[in-house]
Amino acid sequence: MSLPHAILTALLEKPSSGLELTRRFDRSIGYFWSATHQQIYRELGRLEGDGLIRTLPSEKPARGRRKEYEVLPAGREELARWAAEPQAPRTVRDPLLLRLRAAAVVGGVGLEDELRRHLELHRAQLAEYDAIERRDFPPAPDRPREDRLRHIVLRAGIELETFWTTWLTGALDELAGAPDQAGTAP
Amino acid sequence: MSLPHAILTALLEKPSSGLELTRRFDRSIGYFWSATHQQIYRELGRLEGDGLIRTLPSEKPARGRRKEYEVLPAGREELARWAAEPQAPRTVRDPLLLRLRAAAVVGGVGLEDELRRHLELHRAQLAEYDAIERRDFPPAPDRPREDRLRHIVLRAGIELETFWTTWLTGALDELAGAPDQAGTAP
DNA sequence: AGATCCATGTAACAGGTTACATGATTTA
DNA sequence: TAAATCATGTAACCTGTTACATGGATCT
Repeated sequence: MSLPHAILTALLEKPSSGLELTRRFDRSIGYFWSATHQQIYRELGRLEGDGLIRTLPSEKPARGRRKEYEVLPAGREELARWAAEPQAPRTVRDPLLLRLRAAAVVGGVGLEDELRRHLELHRAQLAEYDAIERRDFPPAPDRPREDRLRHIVLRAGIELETFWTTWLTGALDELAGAPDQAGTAP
Repeated sequence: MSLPHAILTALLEKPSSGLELTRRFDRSIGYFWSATHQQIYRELGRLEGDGLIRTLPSEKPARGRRKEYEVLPAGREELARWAAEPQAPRTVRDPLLLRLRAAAVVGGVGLEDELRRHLELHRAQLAEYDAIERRDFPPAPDRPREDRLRHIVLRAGIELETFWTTWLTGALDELAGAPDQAGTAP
C-alpha cells in the first residue's frame, strides 16, 4: 500500500495535475517508486473519495480538462502515520538473479551479452545520479533535516547502482574463465 | 512473468510437491524470489495444464494427498528460452526510501528507530549468507560453470545486504546531527 | 477542416496478498 | 478418538500492466 503515499508525498512537495504527477513519476519519485498514468488517475480518484486530497477549485471539471490536486489535512496525517509505522524490509525479487540460477540448470546461451547490457544501463543510471548529487547537494556543513533526508535517499540510489555495476563486472570476470556447456544438467 | 520460471528452475533442481516447493521458497530460492503456497499451487495447476510439468504417477490424486511434480521437455525449453531473452532491469520500488522522502515533507518521528530495526535485520541476513558461502563455496580453483553461477547469485545477496547495512549506518550518522522538527514544511 | 498535442479516463487481465476451507496422516 | 500436523486447495481483493477511448486546445 505505497502508491497512495507516494502520491501524497509528491502532492505535498507541489500540487499537481495527473499528467504532471505522471511526469514526476518518470523522474525523481520514479527513481524509487514508479507508476503509470493509469495507476495514478485511479489512485487520485480514490484519494479524493477518501477525503485525503481535493481538486483546486478553478474551472468546471470535465473529461479533457486539467484538474489540479492538493493534499488535505487528513491526507498529511495519514502520510505521517504511514511513514512512522513499522514495516518489514522489502524482500528481494529480481528476475536477473532468477535467470542466472535458471542458467545454472539449463545452460545459459547469450547470458554474458545480457549481463553486459545491464552493466551499461546501470552505469548510465549511476552517472545520472552522480550528476544530480553534484547539482543539488554540493558539499556544505549543517544542512536542514529535510535536505539531509533527500540526500540520503539519493545516496541509496547511487550506492545501489554502484552495487550493480561492481557485481556485474565481477560476474562477467568470473564467467570469463568458464566456457558454456549448455544442457549439462541431467 | 517470473513465478512459473522460478518454479520450473526449482523443479529441475529437484522434483517436489507443492508444500516442499513452498518450503524451498522460504529459503534458497526465496532469497531472490518469494512466493506463498497459494501462488505456488495456482501456478502448478497452470504449468500442468500447459504441458510444461506433470505429476509423478504414484498414488491416486485427491485433495489432501501429496502430489509430486517433475519438469517435461517442453518446460525445460521454455525456461531456457526465457532465461536467454533480453529483459529490462527491475526498476527500484522500495517503501523505505519512499518513507524517508515522505519524512522530509511531514517530519519523521520515530524514523531513526525504524532505520535501526532494519539495520539489525539486514545484518542478520548478511550473517546467514556469509555462513552459506563458507559452507557451500570454500575457496577452490576451477569450479564448474553451474557452481560459479550459483556462487555469483549468492554474491549478489551478500553484496546487497552489505549495501543496506553500510547505507543505513551512514544514514543514521547523518541524521544524528539533525534534530527532528516535525511539521516544518508549509 | 484536419493533424497534433495535452489531458483524463475505461476495460480487461495478470500477479500478489490475505483469509479461510478441507482432506489425509500421525501421535498423544 | 481427539488433536495436531501435513498437504492441497478456494475465494476475494488489491496492485500493476497493457491496450484502447475520448475530450479539449492549438497550429497549419
